[in-house]
Amino acid sequence: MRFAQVIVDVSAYPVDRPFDYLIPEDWEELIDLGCRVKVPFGPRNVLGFVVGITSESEVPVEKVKPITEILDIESILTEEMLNLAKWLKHQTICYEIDALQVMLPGALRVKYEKYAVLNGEVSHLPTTLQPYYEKTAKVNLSQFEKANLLKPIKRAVKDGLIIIDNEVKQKGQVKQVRKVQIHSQEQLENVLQQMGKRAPKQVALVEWLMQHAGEILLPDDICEAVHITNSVLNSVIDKGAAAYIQEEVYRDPFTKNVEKTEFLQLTDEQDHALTKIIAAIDDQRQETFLLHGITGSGKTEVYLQAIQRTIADGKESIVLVPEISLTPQMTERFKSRFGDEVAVMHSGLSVGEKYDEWRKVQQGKVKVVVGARSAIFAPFKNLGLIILDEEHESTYKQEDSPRYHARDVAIWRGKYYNCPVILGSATPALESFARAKKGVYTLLTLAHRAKNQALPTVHIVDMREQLQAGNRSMFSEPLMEALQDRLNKKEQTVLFLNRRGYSSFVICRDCGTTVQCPNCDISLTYHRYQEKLKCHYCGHDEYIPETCPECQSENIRYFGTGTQKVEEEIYKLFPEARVLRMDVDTTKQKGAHEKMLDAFGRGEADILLGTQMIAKGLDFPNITLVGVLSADTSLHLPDYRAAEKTFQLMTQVSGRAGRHEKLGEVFVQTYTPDHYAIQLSKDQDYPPFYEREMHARHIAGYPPYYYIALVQVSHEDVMLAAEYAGRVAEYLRENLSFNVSVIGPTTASIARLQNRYRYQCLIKYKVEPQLIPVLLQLIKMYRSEWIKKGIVLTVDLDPTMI
DNA sequence: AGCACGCCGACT
DNA sequence: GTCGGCGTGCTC
Repeated sequence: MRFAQVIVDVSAYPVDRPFDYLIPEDWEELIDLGCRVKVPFGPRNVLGFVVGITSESEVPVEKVKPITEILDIESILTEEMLNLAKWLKHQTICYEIDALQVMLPGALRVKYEKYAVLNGEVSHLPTTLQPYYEKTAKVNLSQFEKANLLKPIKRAVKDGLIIIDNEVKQKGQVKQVRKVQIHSQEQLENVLQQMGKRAPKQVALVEWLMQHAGEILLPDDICEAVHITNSVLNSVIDKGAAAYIQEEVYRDPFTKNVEKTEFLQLTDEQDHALTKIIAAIDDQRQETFLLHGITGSGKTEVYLQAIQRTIADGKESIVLVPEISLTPQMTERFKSRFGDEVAVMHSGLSVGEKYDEWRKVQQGKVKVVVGARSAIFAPFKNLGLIILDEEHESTYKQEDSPRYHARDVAIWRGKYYNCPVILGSATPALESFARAKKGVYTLLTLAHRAKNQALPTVHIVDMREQLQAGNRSMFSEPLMEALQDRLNKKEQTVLFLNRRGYSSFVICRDCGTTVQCPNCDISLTYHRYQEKLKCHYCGHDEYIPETCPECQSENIRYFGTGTQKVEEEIYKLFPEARVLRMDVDTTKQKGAHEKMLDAFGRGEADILLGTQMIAKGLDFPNITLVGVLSADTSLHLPDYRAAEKTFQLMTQVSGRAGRHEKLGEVFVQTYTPDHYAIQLSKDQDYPPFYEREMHARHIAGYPPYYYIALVQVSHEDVMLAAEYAGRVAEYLRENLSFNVSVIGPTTASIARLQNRYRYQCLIKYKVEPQLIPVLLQLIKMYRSEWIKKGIVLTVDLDPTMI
C-alpha cells in the first residue's frame, strides 16, 4: 500500500496541510513527487499536488480515499520546488497551495466546472428542465444558473434524477499541428501503379511526394508546391501514400530574425568583475554579487559573458528584468548572442505562449531564460547562474499572496545549486548597497562608461523662476531651445513625463471638486481616446459629467499633465516635430511597444514622449537630448522611498542620452531644485546619495536600519475596519517586545478600495524573533474568528509600498 | 473555500 | 407540513 500526501487546491487555513490518499496499485509507478492529481475532497473533486509518498498513513483506513486521476505523467515540480514552496509558505506567510501554484505557468492551473448529469429518463424530469436534455445527458450548471432554474435542479438532485458532476479542467493545451508523414519510396510506387490516368493531379502529387519520401511536411506547403487543393492530397492519403500525424509544436512568439553577435571587448573594470563572478561559478559557490555600474557602463555584456561561461559548464542561467524594461531591445541582445538557447517569459505573451516557453525550460531545450519576476521559478534542474538586472525595481516584489521578493527566491535557489547570484543596478536599492558594504554581498563596481563616453551634461531647471518670468507652459525656456536645436540638427529627443500619482483628472473650476470613484477614495483618471473617466484601482469607468456633481457648474474641465496633453503642446510649439507618444493607451496592442521603438530607432520620429516605460533599456545612437518634464512628482509621494525612487528614475532617464559617439544633454525641470535626490542624480553620484539617504532613514527609523512589516485590515463598514485595526495594534503592542515600534492604526494611503475601508499598522523592528510567531497567532485569530465578520487581514513582511 | 447538515422562523 | 435562512463543522 502506497499513500500520496497531497496539498489540495483550496486556499483556506484549515486545509493548508497535506492530506493522505491511496495510490491505486496500477499507478504506483506513475505517481511521483510533484505530480498534479485529481482527488475527491469532501463532496467534490479538486486538483492537488503530490508532496510526499509514504507506505503508511496515520489516517484511519476507512477515511482514506484513492486518487481519482493523474494529471501529469511526468512530475511537474521538482523536489527543489516542493522545498521552495515550503520555504515561501513560512517566509511570506501564505498558503502552501498558493506557493505551489505561483511557480507554474497559468496554463497549468485548472478551472472547475459543474455539470448536471441526467440519471434516468428525460420524461421523469420536470417539464421546465426537459428541453435541456433533448440532445445530451450532461449540461453545464451555469446554463441553469443563467435561466434561474437552480431550484428545480436542486430538487431533481434530491429525487435522484440528476447527479452533479464536478469536473476539473485543464486550461492550457499543448499546441498540435497536423502534418503529413510521407511514406517510403516503395509504398509510393505501389500507390502510383494502382492509380489510373484519369487522375492527373493525383499522379503529379505522388510523383512529387516520391522526391520527398520519408519526410514530414505541412499539408499547406505540399498543396502550394504542387498547385493542388486539399481534396487531392486527401484522396492520395486515402490511397496510402502518406498519413496525417499530430505533432507537438511550440508557439513561437518571435517572428523576428536576429543576427548572431559576437563578444565585445571588455574594459578593465568589466573584466575584473567578470573574473570574480567566474571564480564563483568555477568554485560552485553561492555568492551574491552587487554589480553597481553607472548607465552605459556595460553591465549587460558582463551578464552575457558570465552566461556564456555557465553554458560552457553545461549549466543553465536565469536573467530577470523588470517587466517595463523587458523591451525587444533587451531580449534581442540575449537572442542574438545565444540564439535558440533562450526562452523569454513576460506578460505580453498569451497563456499558451508562456506555457510553451515554460515547457522549453522543463524539457531542457533551452539554457537561458530571460523574463520578468515569475521567471525566477523557471524549472531548470542544473542552475549555474541567476541575474537580477535593475535589482532595485519594486516590480520584483509580488504585491499579492504569495508576497515574495524575486531577490530572496534567487538567493534561495543560488544556495540550493551552489551558484552565484548577480544583482545589477546603476542605482542599487539602499538595502542592497548596505548589505554589500557589510560584506554580505560582494560589491563589483563599474564606474566608467564602456566606450568611455562622457556622462551627459545635466541641467537642472528651476521651474519657479520660469513661472516668475511668466512662462506658464510645461516647457521651460532652456528645454525649448535645446529641443529646437535638436530638431534643426536632426537629432532625437526623449521626453519623460514622471506621471506617477499625477495623471489627468477632472476638476470643477468653480468649487474644486474632483470626480471620485464611487468604490475607492481615488480621483478618476481621464482617458481621452474613450472619452471616459476610469479608476485605475478597481476598473470602474463612467462618462465625463457635463456639470459638476457638487455645484452643478458647467465649468468642469480635465486637468493635469497627461501624455496626450503634452503631445498637443509640443505640436503647438514645434509644428514640424514628429512625435511618438508611448503610454498605456498607445502600447495596448500586442507588439505595439516593439513597433514604436523600432520606428524611433529608424529615425521616423524626432521626439519620443512617454512615461516610466521609456526610462529603461532604450539605447539609440541618435538620442542626444533628454527632457524630464516634472522631476518632483515622484518626490512627494507618501512613501519613505520617494527620494530613492526619484534618484533612481532621474539617473535612469538621463542615462538614455549620449550613449554612443554623440554627446548627450539632459534637462531636468523641477520646483525643488535643491533636493539632494535631484542634485546628486546630476552626476550619477550614487555613494553620496547613499550616505545622505541612509542618514534620513536612520533618523526616520526605516529600512535598512529597521525591518518593517505591514498589517492591513479592511471591511465594508468603516467602524468595524477601525475597530479591528485597533485590536491588531493592541495585540501587537502587548505581545511584541518593547523595542519594537508599532505605528497605527492609520488609514491606508488609499483609504477605501473597491468599497472596503482600509486601515493599517506598521511594525518597525531590528531583531524580533517573536515577530513571526506573534503574527501567526494574530492570523490564527483572524482566520478562526474575524474572518466570519467579513474582515480581511493581510500581512506583508518587508512591504515595498506603505 | 465550499459544501452538507441541522436548527428555527415564515408561509402555502 | 415544507421551504429556505444562516450558524457550525469537516474535508484524507
